[in-house]
Amino acid sequence: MFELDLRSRKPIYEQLVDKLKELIINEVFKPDEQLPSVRALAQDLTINPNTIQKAYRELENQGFIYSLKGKGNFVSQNNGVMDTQKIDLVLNELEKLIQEAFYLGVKPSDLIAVIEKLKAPKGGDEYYD
Amino acid sequence: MFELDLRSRKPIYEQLVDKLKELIINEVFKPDEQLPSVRALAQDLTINPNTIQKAYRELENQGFIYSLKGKGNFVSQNNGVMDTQKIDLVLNELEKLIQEAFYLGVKPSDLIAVIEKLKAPKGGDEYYD
DNA sequence: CATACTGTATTAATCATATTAGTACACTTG
DNA sequence: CAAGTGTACTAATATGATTAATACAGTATG
Repeated sequence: MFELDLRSRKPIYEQLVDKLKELIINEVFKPDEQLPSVRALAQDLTINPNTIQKAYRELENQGFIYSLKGKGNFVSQNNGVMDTQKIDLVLNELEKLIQEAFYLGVKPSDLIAVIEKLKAPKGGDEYYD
Repeated sequence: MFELDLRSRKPIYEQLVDKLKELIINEVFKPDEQLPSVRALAQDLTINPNTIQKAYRELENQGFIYSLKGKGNFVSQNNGVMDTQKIDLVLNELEKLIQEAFYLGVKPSDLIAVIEKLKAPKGGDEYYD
């Protein structure tokens, strides 16, 4: 399904959270789609089921998935409600990175180009190549 | 000088790296300015000198500071040379955050506004381009 | 109802890392 | 020389991540 860096200083469960979040945001996993079971994914990635569960729990806390006992873990609906608290956190991180980019010599127009490139993937499958 | 969250899951030395990097980028610490000595900062923050040194070494590896034995640690000149490898890393992180922002309902125009806001240097007597 | 899936919880052991503590050495400055 | 600086090293401790094993509860299906 994807790769993990077991040697990384970044904990496995955090890598899992990041990757799964990315897949959800990019709608590789669609709303209400079932994620791999804790045990199945653990076997697939050759890591402990507890580590998978820890990642799933974190994703649930962050609102990206919901879980039903006995059924499985599923991708949350993106309900359109603005979570201002979370937005503030993301914008704060964003500001730091933008400043660092400026420091490295990236120009504002370059960043705006990035934004344009990633703008709202509303339509169907959009993979240019 | 600044505050650390000793309870945070984020290591102290990483918090230090982030904060110092921020101060350097925003030119609170100017090029060739001397940073607090390892021992002085350790005493100031009530943490171990080794932890400070670890942060300083990391900042040196990232090119933000340079150190002279017996003299001290100093802010690097921003030499204007494009470190494309580092830029790619930052842009990659940036893309993830931008996508997450979109997912949370932030509009492209909002992000562009953030860029415009940060475009101007903090120092004061600088000029725009 | 039995079986086999699912999520969840708990405990313990192990491993890796961060942090502290103490000491030592080399260099610079006055 | 004395007092400041960075740097290196070892050891002990603390914290967190990961694994392991087990158990329990809910769901689906034949």
